[in-house]
Amino acid sequence: MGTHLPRDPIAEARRNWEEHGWEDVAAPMAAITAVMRTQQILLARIEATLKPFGLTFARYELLALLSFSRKGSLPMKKASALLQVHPTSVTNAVDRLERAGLVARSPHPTDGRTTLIALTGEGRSLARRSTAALNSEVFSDPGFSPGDVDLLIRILGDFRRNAGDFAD
Amino acid sequence: MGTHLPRDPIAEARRNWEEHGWEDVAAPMAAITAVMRTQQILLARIEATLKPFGLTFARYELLALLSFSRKGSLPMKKASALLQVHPTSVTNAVDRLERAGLVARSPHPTDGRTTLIALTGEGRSLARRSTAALNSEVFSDPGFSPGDVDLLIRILGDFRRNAGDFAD
DNA sequence: GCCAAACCGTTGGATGTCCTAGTATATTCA
DNA sequence: TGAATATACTAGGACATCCAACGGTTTGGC
Repeated sequence: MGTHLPRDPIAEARRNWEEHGWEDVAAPMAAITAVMRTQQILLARIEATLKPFGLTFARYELLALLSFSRKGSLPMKKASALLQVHPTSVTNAVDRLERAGLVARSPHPTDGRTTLIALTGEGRSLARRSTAALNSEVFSDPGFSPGDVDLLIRILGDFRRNAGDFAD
Repeated sequence: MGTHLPRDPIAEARRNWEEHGWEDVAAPMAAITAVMRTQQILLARIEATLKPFGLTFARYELLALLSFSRKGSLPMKKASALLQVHPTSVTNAVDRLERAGLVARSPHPTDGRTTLIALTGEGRSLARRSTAALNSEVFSDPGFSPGDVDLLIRILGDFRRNAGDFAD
């Protein structure tokens, strides 16, 4: 898949849009398509780094979230909200992490509907080691200049707030 | 899933990183996570717009690519390279599009290994209508200011070039 | 107090992505 | 020319996401 192209396919798409009389939306189309492609590249790097640990990004995110939680455990629903994924995706991730002995489910003490998930000792250890790997192999050299990192955080933060992700 | 949070979960993650002594990679981590989440939001909008046409984004991209090709047909391999996805993903998309009568496969006239894909009349019509829908429902109001759109194109373009997507 | 409505997590199904391996065809080079 | 290598597509499997629907629990209004 590591196909190098002579020219930027997104710039080509933008030209196509302009030639068809859609100049007014050509630039946003290009920006949105670029976000898609960038996500794909970053995800591939992250997954490659996590592979030796037997983790995927989805599972790593859950592990990391749990490792930062005060009480050491979270309701499924809370994890779903914080990770911004569908509840069934959390069920799926927890199933696999539990089978691997990295997290454990337990009933909520007062609410019979709720299931709590908590890290096991092994899960906490793996969270620490895989985070160290991501820090040194991906985040330390993200492919954006420091100035661009700040711009991205600002631009995408505005976008997410506007999309209703959070209030602030 | 449309859960609104009181605070920005990515900003929280950044704080967690900083508290754990990873200040040097906290900002890039936040930027990369923001790209992930932004892609997720944009993809959801696009899929919602395409749903009435019976299309997914993956299939739409292939339809659009074919509609802009000079000869009206492309080898599978070429489509895979231009869309930057794995060849098996193209096979998957073509299978479904072909079953829906939107594209047709044909053997390459001189290279027996190659399969060409071309739009049917119905496929061309659907490409036109679904593009119009995306233009008016998504790209016309992308959630980025015009200035930010230009910044994104520049920043992500640099990133993709650096990642080896294209030469230029 | 009780029943309807809301809520939580899970199951099953559809779709997409990637990887590995297999088959068929082209190309290269000794 | 014939064998080794490279290329193109496809089949099968693992994993992720979402949606729709179901069963159990809690809550709220009468």
